Amino acid sequence: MRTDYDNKLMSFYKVLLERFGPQDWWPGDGPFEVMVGAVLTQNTNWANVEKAIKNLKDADMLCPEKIDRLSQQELAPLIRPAGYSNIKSRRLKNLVRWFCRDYDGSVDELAGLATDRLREELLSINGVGPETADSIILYALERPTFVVDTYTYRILLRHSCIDPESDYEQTKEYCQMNLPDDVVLYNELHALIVRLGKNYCRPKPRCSGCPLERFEHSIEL
DNA sequence: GACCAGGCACATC
DNA sequence: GATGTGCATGGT
Repeated sequence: MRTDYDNKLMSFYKVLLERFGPQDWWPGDGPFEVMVGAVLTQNTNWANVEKAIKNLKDADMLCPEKIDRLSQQELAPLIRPAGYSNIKSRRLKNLVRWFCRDYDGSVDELAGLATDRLREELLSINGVGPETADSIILYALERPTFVVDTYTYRILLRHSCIDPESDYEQTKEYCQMNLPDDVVLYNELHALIVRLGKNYCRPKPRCSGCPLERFEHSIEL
């Protein structure tokens, strides 16, 4: 069992934790809400997702069986603030259908599944890609799988940790190779990266004051 | 008004 | 297989 993780990614983690403190993710309440949020936040600001989740709660619809019974046409207006409501209502229903039909809408029923198998099943659902699947596995089911998002990719690229042609799986592999296999660490680091990204890692970088500035080298921003 | 957000599937070449 | 495009609301 390795314990000697002393590398750039661990340094990032320490610096970010020092700067921003624990992020206490996932924001929200319970595994099913995490699953819903994971779909709704696709390419979408979290503040908008919260509005959509509030709509679901106010309508007393935030449970697997109820969403499974709603038509896509009924679900779409409830999640409208999160954007792409026609697409996301379909995606959310696909995920919930799988969860209800195959696992009785119960997180406990997923416990017997090996993580690799679980990930395969999630990825087989139309509308669930690698980031959504990994978010569900890490934040809803609390299993150690690293979540790569746009910010992670940008940050690792700008710090020369990965190649520009690295895809999702390769980037994830880089992270997992350089970190201990630890749910709490994966949880916190991904959340910290998002926290950093929101302020300092836009497509057109405005990096002044970035806590990772001193690690910059070799890539022109 | 332009830019951006915690992606993904699908069409087209 | 890689590249481009549609999907949509709301904040800065």
